[in-house]
Amino acid sequence: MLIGILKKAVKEAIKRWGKIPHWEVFSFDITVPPSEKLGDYATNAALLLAKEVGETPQKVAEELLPYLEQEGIAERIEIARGGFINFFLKQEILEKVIRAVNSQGDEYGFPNIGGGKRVQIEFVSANPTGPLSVAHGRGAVIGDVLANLFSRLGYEVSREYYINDYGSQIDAFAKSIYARYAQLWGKDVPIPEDGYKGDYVKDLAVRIREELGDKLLDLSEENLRVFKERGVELMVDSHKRTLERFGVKFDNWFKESSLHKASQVQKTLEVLRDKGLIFEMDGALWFRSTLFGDDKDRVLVRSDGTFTYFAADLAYHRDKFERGFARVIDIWGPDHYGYVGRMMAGIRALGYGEEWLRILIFQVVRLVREGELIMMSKREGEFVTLDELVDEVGKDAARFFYLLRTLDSPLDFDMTLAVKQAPENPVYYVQYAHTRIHSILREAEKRGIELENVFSANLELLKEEKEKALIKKLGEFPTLVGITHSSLEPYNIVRYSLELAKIFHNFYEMHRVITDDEELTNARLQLMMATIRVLRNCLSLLGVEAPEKM
RNA sequence: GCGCCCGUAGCUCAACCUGGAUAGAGCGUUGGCCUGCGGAGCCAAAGGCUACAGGUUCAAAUCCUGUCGGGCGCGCCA
Repeated sequence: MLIGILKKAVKEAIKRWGKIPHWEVFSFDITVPPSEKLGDYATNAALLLAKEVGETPQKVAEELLPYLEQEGIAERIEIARGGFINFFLKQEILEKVIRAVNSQGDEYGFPNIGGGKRVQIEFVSANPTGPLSVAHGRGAVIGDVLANLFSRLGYEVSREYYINDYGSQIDAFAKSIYARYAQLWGKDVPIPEDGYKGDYVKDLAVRIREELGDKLLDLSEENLRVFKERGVELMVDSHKRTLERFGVKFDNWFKESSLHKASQVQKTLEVLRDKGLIFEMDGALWFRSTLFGDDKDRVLVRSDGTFTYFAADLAYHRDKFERGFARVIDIWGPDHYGYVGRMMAGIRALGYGEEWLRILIFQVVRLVREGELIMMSKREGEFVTLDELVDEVGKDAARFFYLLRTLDSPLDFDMTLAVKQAPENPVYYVQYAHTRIHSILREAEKRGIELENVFSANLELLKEEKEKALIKKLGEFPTLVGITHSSLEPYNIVRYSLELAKIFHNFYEMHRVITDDEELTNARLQLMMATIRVLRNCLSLLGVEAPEKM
């Protein structure tokens, strides 16, 4: 909010300075100076304007200065070496932040920029042939937090999960369950070469035996279909349960098979054929994706007449478009990296415009315990599931830790640290800040202070450096929201919450809130109310609890 | 071989897209801080030729080229 105010002021000053006609579209930065001695905020506007008008930055800054001063937001404005302009904000501007937070409450920082526009976020979308892994967990949190954010910003958000319940891997899955099922009846049926060997397949077989007895013993087409459908259903149910424990709920579970049933894959093929983008080669049907930026053309129909996964995925995205989503975000794991090019080519070919779809790829997750990497091999059936991770570290720590790195960065998930009740554990650090503030408010009420009354306190009394730092940080929350909205990096929220917690703890150690000075106490309580508000807004975006006691 | 990504403090990472001030955090290390709102906390210090070499620029961790080192992709798999 402070940065917004400054941006507006600088823009206004540039306008009245009058040397560039396109002042309205001219863009510059508001930054935090390297040292707080230099100022509260700074702008590089003069450096950039210097280039435009062919003057030195210093000279431009000097010319701009009187106009900036007229804006009346700073008690002091300084021109630094090199042409940076530094602002020392007026106290009354800082006070505005606290008032805004306390009056807007959980709306603070969330303007309605979505205006009800429909956005779909598709994530996790794990194959229904095995339990969710820790990698799926990363995608789950990223998608869920982005969905939270977009929905707070006034978008109508739909969280969608795509179920790959079609194709050869599902057939292998069904046969694997059948093998386990037959084994339960003492038959020696081996699991197929490309089958699934994990113990969970046995559990599925047991479950199906309970439901249907021995009716499925001969491997007919019809019986295999039962294993397929029931197996997928049970698997999807278990995914659903795991995700709910993890705080993630989907609005729509979309089956790939529904596209095939409704001939949507065939229809999509026809759409591309009408555009002249389909050709035949080696007995297969190809999509000329190279015309749209892909590095090679792609097969849509194999020479045996079956559709590729890609063909179905094109139909899926066509379906998303026809459902009327203004914007779609797909969140994929690192193994799909090579898939982005062809998907985007498909989107362009279908004429949806590349702004419409955004594909986010996150990097691998590795688990670390006691400083040692936990090796996981899917083939051996030895891997830690998302369920086990949540069992071990809890929902809050799991969600928070998943967001400790940018999407681009591989994540080493430190399970030992995640459960540690110690200051070096970042999630406890942030939650503890919340608890501490809550404890202060509790203490105030115990002493008979009406918290409703502190809103009329005189905020001019908040003159300490730590108080100012805290207020500035609170004022940056809307900026953070804006940055996350455009960068699609939920990591930013985690980092901000850590910074805010740090500044609060810092303040807490230096100053008491509740003192004999009634006016000062009230002013500081008002600051605490604002801080706890913003902290809660952060944690609610992250889907992490804000405990009152720990 | 072709293509893409990465190389920043002892460790794990930000900042790179959109070039700007003294390259930031956390952990770890060292040294301090509890008679009052929760010490699950705070403060301070040390620690960097941003892999290397060129180039562009008034200005490069950031943009360009090359070298070295690491990872990934290059199926009519999903």
